[in-house]
Order: sequence, then C-alpha cells, then structure tokens
Amino acid sequence: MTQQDAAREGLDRISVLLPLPLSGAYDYLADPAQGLRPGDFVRVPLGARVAIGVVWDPAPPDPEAKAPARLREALGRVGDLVLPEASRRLVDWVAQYTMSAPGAVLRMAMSMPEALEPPVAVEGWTLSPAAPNPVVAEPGARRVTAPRRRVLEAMASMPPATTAAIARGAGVGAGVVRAMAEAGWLVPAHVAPQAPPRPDGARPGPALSADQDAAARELAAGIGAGFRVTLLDGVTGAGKTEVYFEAIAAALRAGRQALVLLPEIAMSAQWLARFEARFGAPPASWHSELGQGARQRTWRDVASGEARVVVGARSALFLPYRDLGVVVVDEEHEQAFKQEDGVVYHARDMAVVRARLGRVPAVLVSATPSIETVVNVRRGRYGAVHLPSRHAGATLPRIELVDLRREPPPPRQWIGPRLRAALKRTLEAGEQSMLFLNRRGYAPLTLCRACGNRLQCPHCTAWLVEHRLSGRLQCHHCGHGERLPRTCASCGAEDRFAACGPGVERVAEEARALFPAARIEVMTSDTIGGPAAASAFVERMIAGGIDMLVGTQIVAKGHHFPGLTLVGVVDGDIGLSGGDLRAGERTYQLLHQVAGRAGRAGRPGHVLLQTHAPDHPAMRALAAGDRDGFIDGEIEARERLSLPPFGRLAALVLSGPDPAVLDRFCRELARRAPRGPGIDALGPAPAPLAILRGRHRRRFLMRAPRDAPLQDLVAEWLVGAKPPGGVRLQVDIDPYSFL
DNA sequence: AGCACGCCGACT
DNA sequence: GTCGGCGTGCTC
Repeated sequence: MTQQDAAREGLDRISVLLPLPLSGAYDYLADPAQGLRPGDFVRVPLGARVAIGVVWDPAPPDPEAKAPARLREALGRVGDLVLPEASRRLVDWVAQYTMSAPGAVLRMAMSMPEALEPPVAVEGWTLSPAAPNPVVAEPGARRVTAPRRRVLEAMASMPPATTAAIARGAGVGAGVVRAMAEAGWLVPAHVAPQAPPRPDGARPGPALSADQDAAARELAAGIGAGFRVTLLDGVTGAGKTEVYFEAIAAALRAGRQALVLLPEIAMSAQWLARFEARFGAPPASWHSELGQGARQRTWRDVASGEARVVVGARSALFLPYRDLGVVVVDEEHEQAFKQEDGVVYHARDMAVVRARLGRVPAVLVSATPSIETVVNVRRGRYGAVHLPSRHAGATLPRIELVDLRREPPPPRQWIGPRLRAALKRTLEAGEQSMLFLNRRGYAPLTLCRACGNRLQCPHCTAWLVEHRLSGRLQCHHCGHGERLPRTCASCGAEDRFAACGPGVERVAEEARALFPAARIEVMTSDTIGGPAAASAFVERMIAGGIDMLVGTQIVAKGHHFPGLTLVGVVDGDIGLSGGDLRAGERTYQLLHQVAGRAGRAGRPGHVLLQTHAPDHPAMRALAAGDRDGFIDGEIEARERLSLPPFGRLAALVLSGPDPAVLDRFCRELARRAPRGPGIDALGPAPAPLAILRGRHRRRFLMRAPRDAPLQDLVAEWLVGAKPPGGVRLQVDIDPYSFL
C-alpha cells in the first residue's frame, strides 16, 4: 500500500454528478465525518477549478473505476438543501430516455450556487427612537413634511424593510426615505426574508356545475392515492381550469405541493388572476424571463417546501420539489411542450414520468387531446374524465367552411366576400371580431419584379419575412434582420420589390381599408411587449376598446373575450403542407382553439374558416364538430403506417459548416444504419431547413416497432462513429417537428 | 461548460 | 525571434 493510499484509508468513495455534459457521475473521496448523503450539493475539484455537483446515488461497482489513489477529495457540502430522490431519478430517467448526458439534464435541475446558501440578510431600515412622533408632530412642523409624515406613520406598523419597500408602502419616492435615513430618523436593520405567499387550499371554491363537481371530486380523490394519469377532457369554456384547481386544493390541504405546466407562461396573466381569485395568493411562477434573484428565491422556496404551487413552462419539471402532490399539464396537446434544443424532451411525457417517480397523480388537460394521450386512454393506461358541455349555458360556435377555390377574394386580397360581409355585420352590431392568420409580419416572401430574385436569409434556407411595422426583413429561424433594401442585389433594379402573400400586418392593412372607421389592432409576439403590455392589451380588448383583432396563434391561447362573436380564419391551410405526421392533428387543434374564442358569454359565436382544402379531414371535422371522428381517423392512419404511438421514431440531425465533410460522415452513418424486422432508417436527407444559422443540416429518421429498445438501437448505430471536426450530432427521440 | 495544451500570423 | 488566434480534448 502506498503512502497515499494509507492517507486515504477511512475515506468513502462517493459519486458526484456535475452539471456539465460529461458522460456520467465522477467518483470522489469524502470523509465519512462530513456525513454526505445522496442529494447533497458538494464542492469538488475538477481539473484546475472547483465545481459544484450533487452527491449521486451509489452506482454499481464499475470494474474500470479509478483506483482510490487516483481519486480526488470532495471539498465539502454547499448549503443546507438537497436535490430530492424523485428529482434525481427524473434526471437519470430523462438522460437515459433522451440519450443526453446526465449532467446536461442535472443542469436544468440546478440553480446558481447562490441559491444553495441561505439568503444573506438584506440591509434595510427601521424607525429610530429619535424620530419625531407623527401623531404628536404637527403637520408642517420643522422638517416633518407630508411625505415624511406618511413614512413615519407607515413604519410605525411595519417590520424593518428595504428603502424601496418603505417608499412603496408609504407611497413616496425613495429619495424621501434616504433623506430621512440621513437625518437619523431611520436606523439600519436587517430585513427578515419574507416567506412566499401561501395559496390556501381550504378557501371555498366557486360553485361548480354537476359535471364539474363530479370531475373535480374524482381528481381530488386521486391526491395521495399514488400514481395515476387522468385526461381531463372538455371543450373550451367547459370550466376545466376550475376542475383541476380542486385537485390542487386537495393537494394543498394534504400539505403537499402542486405543479402546473402551461405551454406559454408569458401569456398567462388571466390564468394567474383566476388562480389568485381561487386560492387567495399567487403561485410561484417559473419561466425563462425570471430575473436572477427571483429565480434563486423560487428554487429555494420549492426545495424548502415553502412554495406550495408552481406554475411554469417545461423546465419547472426539474425543480427540487420537496413533497410534490400532483402534476397538471394544461393544454397537454401543445407542441410548445417539446423542448427542441439542448436536452430534447417532451415536457408532457416527462411530467408523467415525474408523477410516476413521485407516486403522485398527473392530470393532462385539453379540449383537443393529443393522439398519444387518447391512445393511452383507450389502452386503459390513463383514466379520463369528461366535461361535456360549456359552462353557464354558452353555446359552441358554428364553424362554417369557406372554399377559397369557389369564393376567392379579389386579387391581392385575402378576406373573401363572405368573411367581409360577416365582419361588416359584426361591426354594425357593435360586437367584436377576430381575424386569425398564423403568420407574423407583412408578407412571407419578397421578390424582385424585374428579375424574380427572392430575398433569402444569408444564414438559413428560408425566405426573409417583411415586417412593415419595423421596416425590416427578418428571418424567423435565426436572429437575422436587415433593412428592406431599395435596390435588388441581383439585378440592380430600384424599387421593384413585390410582397407576396399575406402576414397579419397585411391582413390588418386590408381590414383597415375595408373598414376605415373600425378600431383594428394587431397582436403577435412582435407587437406585444412583456407580460404587462400583453395583459394591458387583453384588458383593452375585454373592455371593448378594440373592434377587430388581427393576430397569430398568440390570440388563441387561453383568453376570454366576452364581446367576441366572430372569428375569421384567413388561411386555415397554413401548417397542412410539409411532411409532418402531425400536421393534420395540429391544424385541427389550433383552429379548434381559435374557434373557441368566439361567443363565450351567452352570445352565439360564428366562425368562418377560409380554406383551399375543405375536404381535408381536419376541416371536415371542424365544420361538423366531429372531434372524435377526426381522432378515430388519425389513429387509424397512424396504426396503419406504424407511426407513433404505434411505432417509434428517432431522428438524428447532423449539422456542420462544411457540406462536403457533413455528407461524408452521413454516408458513413447510412452504411451502418440499423436494419431488422420493422426497423429501418431513412436518410440522410437534407433537413427541411437545409441550412440554419450558417450550418448545413442532414437528417436521418429511424423507425422501430413500439416494443423495440429504441435508445439501444440508436446507441448501437452510433457506437464508434466519431463526428469529424465541426459536425454536431443531435439525437431526437420521439421527434415532433420534422424540421 | 471551462480551461488547458497546441500549432500558425503580426508585432516589440 | 515572441504574443496570441481559437481548434481539439480532458476533467473522478
């Protein structure tokens, strides 16, 4: 035994997962006296630096593991919180399933190091005994001005607080507070960290319809009863939110936490208002725009169990819930749940996994459930509760198809005669209408009339989209933007550019020309600013300050516009083209949701759906209100073609700056592609976006039977295939986007 | 992800 | 002759 080994006797070997894209956990030595346990955060040496990782659960002995003499020593625990068992299992599970490095997944479950330490005391102020008594001091007496008096009064019944909080509480400027501190009326004091607001599950809920009540009871009964997935299925306006709020209430009453995943957290102002009305306090929200401070606080509060309800986008799944009682996925069919870069995962599916690992129920909520979920219900793996009717007697809108081949709009216009007449009637009746077109900007394509040159993104295989509001051309796939040129770079012709096709801005222009007196506004992700501006916009619409709203899918998500009675879908066919296996399903879901905006407050709604493909199953189903028939047809087609969920898919996307190098590697992969019964690989094919951000892209699509070990097959395929310099390989298990 | 080591252009 | 560009490669 070497001297070094002797010095290491009595040290434990521990496994530490670092939030880095390494192949697995690393082993370190630790003094048993430190009492490190799985889930603890530790500081460890890594190369020349120090990194923070998580003590991972002991791995089975690895014959190739480093000898203890070569291991380095862990430096000690960080903070007082742990990454709970269920979170650790989720990290392992997601890494295995998505074929990502466990550390890359762990990164999503960790916050910055600062979040691990108890918050440092914040400096603030408290009232000095030397301060004048506001009750005794006469108004106008020396230096006790009215604002100062308000501060003195407010602080009499206030714990120590920060300058900003005092100023806000007293309704004065921060300068007043600072001046008073300088005068010695306020003395420095530590501000106690304030506990997050506590939504109250014991508060009485709203009156529910009989159907809602039955559904709510069923979901609430599942709290504490172990893992089970339930589809909460009901048309727009049936009151699904109130129903799953009761499941959350039950979890809160049981002293447990709840997680709600929403596809678009930025547009959730109305949801938050309803939540607060029901539970008396806002939930913790988790999304990408969260500031650093709020991020750390929320992460801590979730780990300590003080945050009772979290509402968030996909990544909220990976928060360190201390005692999660229920997981809700609202709008479960939404594609936004599929994370497409970094670790590629589907948050709805991983939410189900999280629920299973935590032995808690999951509730999937939708008016237009995904095929995958419906099949799971039919196979008996998921339960389902249905809300059959619209709440409060509102009726479903009438959806009328307009065949654009028979009733075309005038040249260079997109609002057909029937839609124009309906808009006119609605306007005259003093009601609101909405024009929906899922295409941002003014025109999707700009070409030179002199030479036919089409303006393309220099970095992507995509047309530049004219945004007339900003006077720019933009690529919707990378960040590229440029001023709209006057001269054609190809032929030198001046001012010969022509806009081809409509975007929302152009439809709004057309509507303004048709109805000059109407108040018309455009709502897209470009025109709404932050969440505050978005909710102001929504408020203006609700208050009747807008006659006609022209928007992209952002207007379709979760807004109640009581005065809206007409929805015009300008072009329902966007999204139907392209080889995407879910194109029909997605079009159905999106248009159904848009249609559901019309007529919700007792007034009948009317939807005019302009299409070139009125015979498409999605269009027929929308017009007939035959959702289940549409789903049956989709399921039948998927089953026939062995497509998901009846078969499995994995996509390989290879990208690199040099197409020759890329293609050589792709040919090598093609040679080694797996073959077998029901197993094949298509490709390489140029990805539909053949060039993205200056990188050439190729794609393989592998198909395998439902019970095949998909990840093993992919791993086998890639074993020994080293991507050459500059080539990146991304594996996408269960691909959604076919781009 | 960092931070090393490692081979080719413009400077004191 | 060096300082430094960022291209591969390793970190228990």
